[in-house]
Amino acid sequence: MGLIKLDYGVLAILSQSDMSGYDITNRLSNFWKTTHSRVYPVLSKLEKLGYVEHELVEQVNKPDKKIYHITEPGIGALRNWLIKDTQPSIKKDESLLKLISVHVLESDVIIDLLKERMKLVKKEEEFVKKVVENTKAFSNGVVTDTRSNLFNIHLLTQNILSHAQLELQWCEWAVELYRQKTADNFFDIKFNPCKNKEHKN
Amino acid sequence: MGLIKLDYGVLAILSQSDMSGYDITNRLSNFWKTTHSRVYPVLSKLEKLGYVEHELVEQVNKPDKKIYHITEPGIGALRNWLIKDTQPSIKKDESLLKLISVHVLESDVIIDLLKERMKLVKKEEEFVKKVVENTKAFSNGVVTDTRSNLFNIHLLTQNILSHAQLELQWCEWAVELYRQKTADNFFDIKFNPCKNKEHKN
DNA sequence: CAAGTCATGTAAGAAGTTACATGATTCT
DNA sequence: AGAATCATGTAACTTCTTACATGACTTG
Repeated sequence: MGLIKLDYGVLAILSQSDMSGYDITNRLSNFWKTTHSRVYPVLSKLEKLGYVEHELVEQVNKPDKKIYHITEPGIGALRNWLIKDTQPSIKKDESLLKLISVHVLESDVIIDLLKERMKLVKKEEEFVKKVVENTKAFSNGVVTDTRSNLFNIHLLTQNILSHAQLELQWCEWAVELYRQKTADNFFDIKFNPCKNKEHKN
Repeated sequence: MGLIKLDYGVLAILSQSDMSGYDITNRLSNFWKTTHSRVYPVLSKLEKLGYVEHELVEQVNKPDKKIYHITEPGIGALRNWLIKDTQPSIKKDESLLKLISVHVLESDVIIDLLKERMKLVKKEEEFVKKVVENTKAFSNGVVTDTRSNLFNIHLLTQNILSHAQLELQWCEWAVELYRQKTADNFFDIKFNPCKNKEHKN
């Protein structure tokens, strides 16, 4: 029974600090789509393997919780995973899937669709910005310090943020092209976001 | 029994041109992770629903094939899907998941990891460039014509390409930061790929 | 007074992966 | 000679989603 990416994701979060399954789910789901109903069984599995352990913490006015911590064998498993081959990333983006067949719609409906996508991406952008703030609050604002063990989280959020911003620029570019669609024709129009407003023809 | 994204993906490909299940898999998997063992049952399902039909084409020196085409009800289902609410995109990127816990490694090993990622992204970039070429070949080079029904595929590939290029820039930025890690400290260093080499401190 | 937060889990069903199965031809 | 291409499918297994289940407290 080998470990899957989700298992390593849980170990990765626990390598940052000790946490309850509830908190692990909240943190991890900022970077990896998952739910508590998946994380709890994963924790049981990892505990059986000796990679994590927990202490029961009794609380007043709140349900009791289990605070998990990673063990030495857990850190070992994490290290082995980190240095071994990485699988290519998987992106399942319904907006882009839809794009394949938008030719069955009128141009103005396509533009509406792209604007809907922009709203979605803006929400994602806002979400990441909140993650940035939460991470800063959690570590008293020293995230961007290269010595902080949350420095990598800073790199991660910057990555996600910049992709969101690129996506918005792409949407604007696409909207503009569909606007001009009825009027004229363009050849070899490349999306070149980093050479601002200088599109090669 | 409602349709899932993969079902619509198959319909979307068939809205471009009639194709065998084998070809559908090859095309669709450029934009949506799937395999032929998933696509064949999907086609059976879609045929039962009346959204696609097929003709058997006998071949010499090759196995016989079923050429599928989308029906009017199929186009209708596609249209309804296009205009209805879109789910947020899901990205499962093992490299970024690894990043959460890289603090358990030494800086030089982290840099190796980021360089490995760059290789992976470069491969993805090459792959998209091939898709661009194949699409051009398929349509006699008129992809970038706004009137072409492959124009959207052009937009799609430009999207993927630009994300790959952004990813490479991010990797370079991250490598540079880890290189300076042992030497010094930096505060509020933001990844700003579109204002080239002007990182705020 | 309804919804959300904190906190743990189970279970059924849907979706995805990987291997199996076949077989002639073509490329390296 | 072995791998890849074309072409279809099935089956076993793994993973993921969604709903169920509980319950006190807090916020709007």
